[in-house]
Amino acid sequence: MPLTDDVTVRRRESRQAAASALRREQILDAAVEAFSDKGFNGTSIRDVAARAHLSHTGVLHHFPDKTALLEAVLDRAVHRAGDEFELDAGDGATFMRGFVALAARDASRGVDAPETRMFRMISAEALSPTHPAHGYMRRWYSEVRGHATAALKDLADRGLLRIPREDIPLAAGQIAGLRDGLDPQWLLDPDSVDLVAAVRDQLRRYADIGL
Amino acid sequence: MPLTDDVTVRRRESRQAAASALRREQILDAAVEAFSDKGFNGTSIRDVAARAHLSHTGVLHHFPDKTALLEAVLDRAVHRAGDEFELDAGDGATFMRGFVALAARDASRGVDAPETRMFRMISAEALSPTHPAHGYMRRWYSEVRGHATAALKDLADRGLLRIPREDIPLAAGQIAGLRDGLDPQWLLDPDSVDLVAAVRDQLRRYADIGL
DNA sequence: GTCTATAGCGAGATAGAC
DNA sequence: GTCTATCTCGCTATAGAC
Repeated sequence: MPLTDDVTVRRRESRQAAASALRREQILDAAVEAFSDKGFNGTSIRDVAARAHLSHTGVLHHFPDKTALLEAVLDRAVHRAGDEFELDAGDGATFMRGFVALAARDASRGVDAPETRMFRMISAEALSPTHPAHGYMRRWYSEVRGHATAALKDLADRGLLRIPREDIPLAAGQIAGLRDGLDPQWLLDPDSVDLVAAVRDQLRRYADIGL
Repeated sequence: MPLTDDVTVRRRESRQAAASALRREQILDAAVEAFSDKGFNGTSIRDVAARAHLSHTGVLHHFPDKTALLEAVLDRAVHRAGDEFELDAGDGATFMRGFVALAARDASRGVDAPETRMFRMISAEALSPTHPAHGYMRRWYSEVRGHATAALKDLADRGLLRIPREDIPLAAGQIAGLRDGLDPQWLLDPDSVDLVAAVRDQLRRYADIGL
């Protein structure tokens, strides 16, 4: 009889894998916090490590380098939002309501929640072609415009669009930039802008649905 | 008779002062370029120095530290824009036309002009309360909202406002964020968004003036 | 899986020569 | 006004012990 049978080994391995996954999540949480404060350029691996209560080499054990950490952070954020709000259904009313719900979620979290700030920081830094998230952000904006375009076309087909059909590309860009425009003001001075009201008001101008 | 009389001294001093002012401008140009590429956090004084063709201590001779350099860059940019476009006249139509003209200037400069990118970078970084431009940006957004509010009220008084008067604060925030929303998309992919058309289209929805 | 130690580099800023 | 030299610090990343 062996000292450790197969079942025991497998149990231990899965327990370790779970612990490792948890650690990864903790590191990602810490990274979001750090990125939200100083951006990607301004954040050091050591800073992330300190927030996650381990050494910087501990972080590098889970993520090979700083760029991999950034990619994991962005992937997690986008997948979470995609799961929570159906912005890609193609249904116009669902898109509009999802967009408002997204703003409402952020507003209820408050200005100190790191996710919103992080996204603002990274998306600005990523304008530089040399930034590791440059391609990511290009794709992301294009995707959002695509979803908005599909939603507006769907509304046009149902006779609910308040703007000329040929203005749909223009409107898609405006919608894709709505959060970018309002978030900075809201983050700097929450009382200066009613995030949800401003988003809803703008979307109402495009579509004749009870928002 | 002295070796150097007063007039000679004064001439030399003013020549040196002019040369020094020119050098400062060159350094500021280099700084705008560098900040537009890597932001404030990601830019080193040595990088700015290399672009201006002098050593990093040469830069520090003209600006005591990195923060002073940032402040000088922002001051120059804001004063230049203020001189060129009358957004603070209080006259609604002038504000609206100036806002479109500003977008048109940026569009005509193209995506490779550093000014627009720089402003996007810095304004995002400055969301962090510890960023040296944090207070600056807070004031700036507040100022833009103030100008927009005054403009919209003026239009309301003239019977040219297309939205309810009580929605003016909402609209002021939307207008102040208009460029923030559109610039990133335009910078990442110039063909994806018609900057001027999108700005004009949005402003037309607020005011019944021939834009 | 996490650590200490260290390599190797680049940063901001100062001192002092010319 | 610009330079070289230097101080001091913090960074990314690797090697190797436990």
